[in-house]
Amino acid sequence: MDFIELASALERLVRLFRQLTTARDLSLTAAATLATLERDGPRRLTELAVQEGVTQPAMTQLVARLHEAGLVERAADPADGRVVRVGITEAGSEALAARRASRADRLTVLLSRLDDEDRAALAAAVPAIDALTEAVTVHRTGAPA
Amino acid sequence: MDFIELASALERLVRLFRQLTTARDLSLTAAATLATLERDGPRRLTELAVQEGVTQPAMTQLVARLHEAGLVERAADPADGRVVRVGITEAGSEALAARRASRADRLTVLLSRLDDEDRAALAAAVPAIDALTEAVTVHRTGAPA
DNA sequence: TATTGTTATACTCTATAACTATA
DNA sequence: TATAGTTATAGAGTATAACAATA
Repeated sequence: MDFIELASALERLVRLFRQLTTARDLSLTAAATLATLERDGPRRLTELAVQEGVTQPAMTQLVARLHEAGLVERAADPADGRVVRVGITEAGSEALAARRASRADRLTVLLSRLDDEDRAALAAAVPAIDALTEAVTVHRTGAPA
Repeated sequence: MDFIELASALERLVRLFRQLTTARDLSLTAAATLATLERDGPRRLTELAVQEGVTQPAMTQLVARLHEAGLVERAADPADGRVVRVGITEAGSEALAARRASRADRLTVLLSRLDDEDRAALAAAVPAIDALTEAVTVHRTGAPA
């Protein structure tokens, strides 16, 4: 397989996707963090930083912004006074759902310009993309997501 | 097709790809701009801004940074004194090649963790990804890239 | 007047380093 | 001492608004 070809194709895809983002959207990391919290439940701040691949100060600040916006809640850990446990709120789940729907809409517009064969090829690649991103998460965190 | 599934798979891919980027790397827009200049030859600053989907001031500043780094050259247009024509330099092409190779390397490591079926599915999706990004570019610029 | 590009300014997101609080 | 998290500070990259130069 020509990895340079695949790498540039993926890179173009990433740029396209990034341009789907509008100014009011949640940032990529913000959305990914909310998605993690929704899928896996409350997590410590440090765990989130590792999971999302940002530094601890960056996660502190992201969580502060999300908290300010009412999308997450922060709770003390009764067993360890240093620990902050972060959980998604109802409003956070709603924001995530709205973002997903809106991005799916925009993606639908793009996909409508493709022929059936191309659409089928993209759909067929979804499990592989999942496996790829899963492989990285496992590698980084040392445990399945 | 389930567009929300595809949209989230692409979103995870975007985050994965962003994390492939190291601090010294060219930014995504910088790399895309250099790739455009290499593929299509010198272009006006405004054309580049439209092509890459950023504002004109953002492109002015990006080109300034790239120029500072010796990766592009700026030339006046003899026919129109307002116009700046931007071209890639030898050093720019080399930087682009190095980045491609390094990202392909990192991608190769990730792909090595997948099974043959997943790798084949990704390879099969490359033409569809090309078509998708092409469709967007054509739509935005009003002409084939 | 319209177009091309720049400058001024501000905001988001990120990083590293220094710090506080708890274990 | 080590760990969890915060605060301080700086830099990249983006946007909008106001501007200068040329057509």
